[in-house]
Amino acid sequence: MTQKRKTLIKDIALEAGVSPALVSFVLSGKGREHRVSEKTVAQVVAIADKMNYLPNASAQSLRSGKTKTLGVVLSDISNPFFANIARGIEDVAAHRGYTVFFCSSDESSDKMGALVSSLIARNVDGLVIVPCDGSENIIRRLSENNVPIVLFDRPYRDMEISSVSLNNFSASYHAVEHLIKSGAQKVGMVAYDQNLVHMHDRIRGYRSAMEDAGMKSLITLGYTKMDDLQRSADKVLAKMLDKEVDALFFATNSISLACLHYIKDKGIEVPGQLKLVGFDGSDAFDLFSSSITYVRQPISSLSQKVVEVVVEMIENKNSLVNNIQIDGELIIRESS
Amino acid sequence: MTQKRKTLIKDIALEAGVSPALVSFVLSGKGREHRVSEKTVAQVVAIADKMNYLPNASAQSLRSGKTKTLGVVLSDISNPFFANIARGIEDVAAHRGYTVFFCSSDESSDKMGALVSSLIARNVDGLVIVPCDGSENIIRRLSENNVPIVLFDRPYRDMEISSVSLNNFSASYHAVEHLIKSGAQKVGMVAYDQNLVHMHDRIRGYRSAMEDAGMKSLITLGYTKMDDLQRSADKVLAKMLDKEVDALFFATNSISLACLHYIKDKGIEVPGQLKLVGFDGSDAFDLFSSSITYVRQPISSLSQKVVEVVVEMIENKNSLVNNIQIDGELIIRESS
DNA sequence: CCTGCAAGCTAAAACGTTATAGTAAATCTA
DNA sequence: TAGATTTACTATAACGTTTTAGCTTGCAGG
Repeated sequence: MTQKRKTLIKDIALEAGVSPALVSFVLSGKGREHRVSEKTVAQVVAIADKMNYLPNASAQSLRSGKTKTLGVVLSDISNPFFANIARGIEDVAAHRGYTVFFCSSDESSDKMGALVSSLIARNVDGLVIVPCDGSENIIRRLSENNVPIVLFDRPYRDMEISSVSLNNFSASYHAVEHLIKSGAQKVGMVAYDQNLVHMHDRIRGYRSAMEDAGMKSLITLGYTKMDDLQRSADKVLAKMLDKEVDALFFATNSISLACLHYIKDKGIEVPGQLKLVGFDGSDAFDLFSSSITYVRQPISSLSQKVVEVVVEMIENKNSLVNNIQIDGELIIRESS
Repeated sequence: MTQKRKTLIKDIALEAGVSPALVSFVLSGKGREHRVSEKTVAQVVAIADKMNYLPNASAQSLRSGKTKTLGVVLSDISNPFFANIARGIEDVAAHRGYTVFFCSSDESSDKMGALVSSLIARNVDGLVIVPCDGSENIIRRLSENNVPIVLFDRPYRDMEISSVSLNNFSASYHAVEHLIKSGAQKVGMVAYDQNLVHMHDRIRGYRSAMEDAGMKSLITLGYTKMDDLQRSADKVLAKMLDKEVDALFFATNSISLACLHYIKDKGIEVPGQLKLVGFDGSDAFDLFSSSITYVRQPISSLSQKVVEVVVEMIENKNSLVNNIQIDGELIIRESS
């Protein structure tokens, strides 16, 4: 079995008795525009089909400057939330004719810098980025160089850059409000100590709901670093429980899981002793002894939007800054 | 702010007062090979650095025929197992200098065909594919065209194609053996009705363990289609329980979750009334009322291996067929 | 019977690299 | 000191497209 050579445009041209240029016109759908006759169009298409022509993307993009490719930098694609988002982005992008490179920054701006360079070298047409602590400069530079870019999950307030994210303030507000309405007297929150807008907003939402409820004061606020999550969960929670909170609001999925482990271990009764609300859905939330109430992020609208915005920037050179916030949905279940 | 033009090789050449070819030699690390003097190498590298040179990947791959890119077709990247594998592959590939396109076939061979075409058109250097029902021809054709390709998770027995997968037979055997040793009298299994080797092997492992234990017979075997999982779980499980099984072995993560929902709803006591063993870890397994015993697939060895094998094929034109099986690990916990 | 214009095509340069073949000067060999 | 070899580099053709400009015809209008 000899290696079959790939079909090139000039092979088709030869077979059809026309010039390569003509074939290129036809196959890129510009037959009309270049007034190629109906007959020739049909013939060329038929031959291309018969010969299993697949255009060489490297050549196309070298010449045209477009790759029909997106770069998406998430914090970690193995995180269920981002895995679902990735899936959504993949589908919407494919529908628009784009293929996507996914990569994970691990919340490190150094790593993000390297990833972005590699994506740029690969000539991606646009970028979707989940910013992390310290990534401001990378993102500013990209934006200044007119690379189409959309921030996801975490907007930057003080930069003129498009973004798609949850309305974190309101989601958080409603979650806490719900806890209070269900009778909680002392609501605590567990959050990350991150300098990122989305986290600030979730915390603001909590604070605001507490104030509005006329609750004596902000009860307590447990911060913890990404790293030693599991270990610190113990301490943070122990402190909370000492203060006799009767409800907890978790700022993220990973925090929720860490804390649920502790709660399960200690045999704390939910919602009897402690009411709970988490962020993002998860199978674990469903199967916990009392299913967990949570803020659902609408995965498909989020991914739909983020692709739409970046593709718009790419294809229509639309540089209007577009900050889209999408509302979360509180899924109320047994834990609250 | 004017748009800064990207630095090209010829810009560097001009600045350094040498030819573009020389610059290319140096920057692709072939300075030695082409006996460029130390001094010149240093100078060129310095200038490239100063000018923030990033090679244009399209041009490179058009000329060289290599893209330093892998295509990975999973069944669904939002599935936690595959999300974790994706993460592993991403890291190992990056370490080897490759960037990867991830996509999801949804277990549809039509979709897989389209994805593969798009990846081939993008000139990926190699492919990692999770086969699905009906994908034999696609894969055979690729292999015949000498595209470096490695099957993941599910080998094809009757094709001469490299693969990396769990040793499903033995993992399954040990899981069931464990249930029996823990005192189970009637062990059932819930599996998918799929014509794929990995599923067959898991079932074979179950059968074999039952036989070897001298259990009267194969107790029962519930099949279910991927689609109506949640609905059919009810029926399958009801039937199982009618037959008074006192232990269940779940063939996959998704099956486990569907069944756990039912078990939780019905208030069946685990492991009192029913012992359980699942496949793949998951947060949900940890947080279920009794933590679930499961077969752990060693994510990092699996992803390490699969990238190694495909890169080996790419870089050393090594066409030896390499069927790697990696042992699972039974993580014993409360449910059994 | 020339002029202008539309229709339908082609020629050829360009995109930014890499790789092959080669050249000129310096050094070695004998 | 003539030839051989080595050192350090250069010229140029490719890679497979897209795109710009232009080239033939045929035909209508005057």
